[in-house]
Amino acid sequence: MADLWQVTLVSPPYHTLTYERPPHFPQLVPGLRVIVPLGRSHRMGVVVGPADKEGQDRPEGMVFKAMIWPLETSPLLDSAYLDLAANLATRQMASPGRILETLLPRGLRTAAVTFRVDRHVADRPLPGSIRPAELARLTGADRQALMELWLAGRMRVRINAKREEEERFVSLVSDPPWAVRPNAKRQIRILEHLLDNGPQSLFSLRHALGEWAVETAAKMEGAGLVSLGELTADRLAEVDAGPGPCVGREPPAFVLTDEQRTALEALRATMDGAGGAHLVHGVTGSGKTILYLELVRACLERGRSAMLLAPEVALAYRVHRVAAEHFPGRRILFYHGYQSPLKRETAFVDAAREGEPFVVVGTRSALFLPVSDLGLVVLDEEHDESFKQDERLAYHAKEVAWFRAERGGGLLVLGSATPDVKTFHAARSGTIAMSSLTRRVGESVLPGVELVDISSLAGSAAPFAPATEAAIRQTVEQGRQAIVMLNRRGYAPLMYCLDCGETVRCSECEVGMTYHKGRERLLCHYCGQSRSYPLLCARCGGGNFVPMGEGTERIKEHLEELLPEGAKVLRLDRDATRRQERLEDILGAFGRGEAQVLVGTQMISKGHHFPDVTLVAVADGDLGLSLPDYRATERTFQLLVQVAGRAGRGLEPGRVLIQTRNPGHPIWRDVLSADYAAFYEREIGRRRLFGYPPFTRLALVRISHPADFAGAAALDLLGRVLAERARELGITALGPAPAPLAMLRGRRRFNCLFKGDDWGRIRVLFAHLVQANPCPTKVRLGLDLDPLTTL
DNA sequence: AGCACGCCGACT
DNA sequence: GTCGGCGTGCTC
Repeated sequence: MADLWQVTLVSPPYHTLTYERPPHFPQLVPGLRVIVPLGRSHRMGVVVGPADKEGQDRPEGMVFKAMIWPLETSPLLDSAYLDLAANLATRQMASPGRILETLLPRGLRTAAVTFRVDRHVADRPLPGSIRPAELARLTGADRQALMELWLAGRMRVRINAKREEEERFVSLVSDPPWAVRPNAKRQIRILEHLLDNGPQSLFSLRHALGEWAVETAAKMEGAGLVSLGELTADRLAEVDAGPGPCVGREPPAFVLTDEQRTALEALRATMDGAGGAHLVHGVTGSGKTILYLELVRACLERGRSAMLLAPEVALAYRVHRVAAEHFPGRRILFYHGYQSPLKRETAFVDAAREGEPFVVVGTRSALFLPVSDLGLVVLDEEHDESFKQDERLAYHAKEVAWFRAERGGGLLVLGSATPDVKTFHAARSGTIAMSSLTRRVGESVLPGVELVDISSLAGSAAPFAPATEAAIRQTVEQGRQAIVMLNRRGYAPLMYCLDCGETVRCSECEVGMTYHKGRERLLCHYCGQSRSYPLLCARCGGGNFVPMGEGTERIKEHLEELLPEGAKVLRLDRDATRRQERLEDILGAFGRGEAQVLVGTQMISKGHHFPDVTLVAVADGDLGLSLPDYRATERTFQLLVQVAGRAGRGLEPGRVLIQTRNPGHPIWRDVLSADYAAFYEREIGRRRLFGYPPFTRLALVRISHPADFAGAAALDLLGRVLAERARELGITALGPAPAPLAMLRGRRRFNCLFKGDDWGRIRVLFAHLVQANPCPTKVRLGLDLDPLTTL
């Protein structure tokens, strides 16, 4: 009787297919990765379970192919992990294979491997390295002997040389301008691509730019333009190898405040009970980190692993440092999505193979590490939008963390000074527990916040009111530091032609292009397209452009003129931190007092601790308030309270100035008093009134087609199908209507908004739309559940 | 993802 | 007449 198993293919066609376990194979367990034949080639697949012999809708007498070889001696993934993948697959309406493909690091999902046999043991005439095709041909005693070597750990898996070469990580060596000949088109394309998309593997570079990229990148390494990551000489995917230790020093002494102790008791109680979610609402500087760490300690003492997640790499990095000090000698795994494939692979395997309870510190992608017994997940700054991933696999870290914690009876801690309104509503209505930290630790107090009316500034070139300028100058003269936030990068958001009044627009998106002075380019902030500057006006051919409006680059320039001789200004935004190590450099330099003022976008609002900062100035407090989005007020409130929290964290009290053209707006009362509860009451009332989350489930369907495609008929049809099906399903559906950003990357865009009671019906409605699409090659449909923005 | 089939343009 | 371009289709 054939022993049949279901195997999920982790590359196209992603199907879950039935294969036979050949007699020489070891016993199978779900989660084991195996090589299987498919057509005339081979695939990596994950064994998901035995195929039940009856119930198969297969033609009578169907013959199943046999598996070729296992890729590990004990499974890398456990059944809980397969459940997680299955759950994500249902939510995404995708196959589990496709989900697993995005969760596994590249080296762990390829069938292009070579098996290396330990020759010292192989007394039979076996070759030293064997490819899957040769394994498939082996029979009888040879096959049996080889399987014994495999099971004894005398046969290793190695990724094929060509693939391995492409795993090397390419990163920029220096900021622009670069020393290349202007007509070295390919080199410039690689440099620009790395600048826009960050360090990446040669593999990704080849995919994005073409076959030539590998060769050119290698040449550029020789010229010192890029660096290629280390490639271990004999890099075996030693899937069964154990991890190395991470040793810290003596833990620092600390004393918990009464509030912290009370919160810790409550959290420990949840941990000892059935688990569940718990909101920690603590004002900025109230010592949430130490609370998390003590909670991690409690979790480890109970013999389970813990995860600490921050919204971005720089914050996770800081948490990692503090955690390493707190737990000397304890294994702490640091993980984020911007690591090289090799590092990700190693971390993934380490997490699966770790025997002791351990700690993971990282960003949202760390949630997909195969940690087997997860007792605690902490999402710090839980309101942060970075916890939602929109590209590739769309998910919200909060939902995934909740799924993992719930399945394993673990504790999910959501921490923030300005919680997501939905989270706070859940806490208020008793769905989840809540602890509050209302006071800062130590001597520091919350800063005083003031508004500065700049409505009279309209039309003038000055970005600051006299009061703001004076405050910044005074702070610097007193030897203190100031932070200036403007949530707009670049030099100026518009370039205006003095001769004809035209502004430079992106050809693909029909929006204004932002001038970046340092790069001598105009960039489209929506599609990333760039043009070199100076240029000639497309309409009149003139070359007299004047920059309109401010970005961080221009604010920095302005401040350098304003401040006394010798004062230094640093800039922190996505442009200044394109090269990975730059972010830490800038934060470090400012922390050491090497500059007096730090100018930046919202990046500077996130959790950084600078004791000498006594002034925070917000150049444009209104920015973001007018976005066409039900969360605009919430986002603005959170951002302003968070950035205000950067002031006065040392002994000196802090002061916060917010410039606004609209001092009468109701949001200011709550921001000035940093009164989250008051803000929440107003906001939740508004959402109840207009039927927004958390009182309804909101989804956005994005429809787009190429600008040169006549899509009116298709949209009309989709609109009719939508109206009809929505009525049947009890969903309120609006649209399709032109999106606020009506054109992006050369595509016309339309939005439909769904409001319903459960996600299931919303997915069904979307499925109907997809089915009704009359031209799937031209008209694209995308579903965004609980969208962050409707642009 | 691979690998084959199939149908058009430029070569020994 | 064949070689080879890559569009399309299938894989237990």
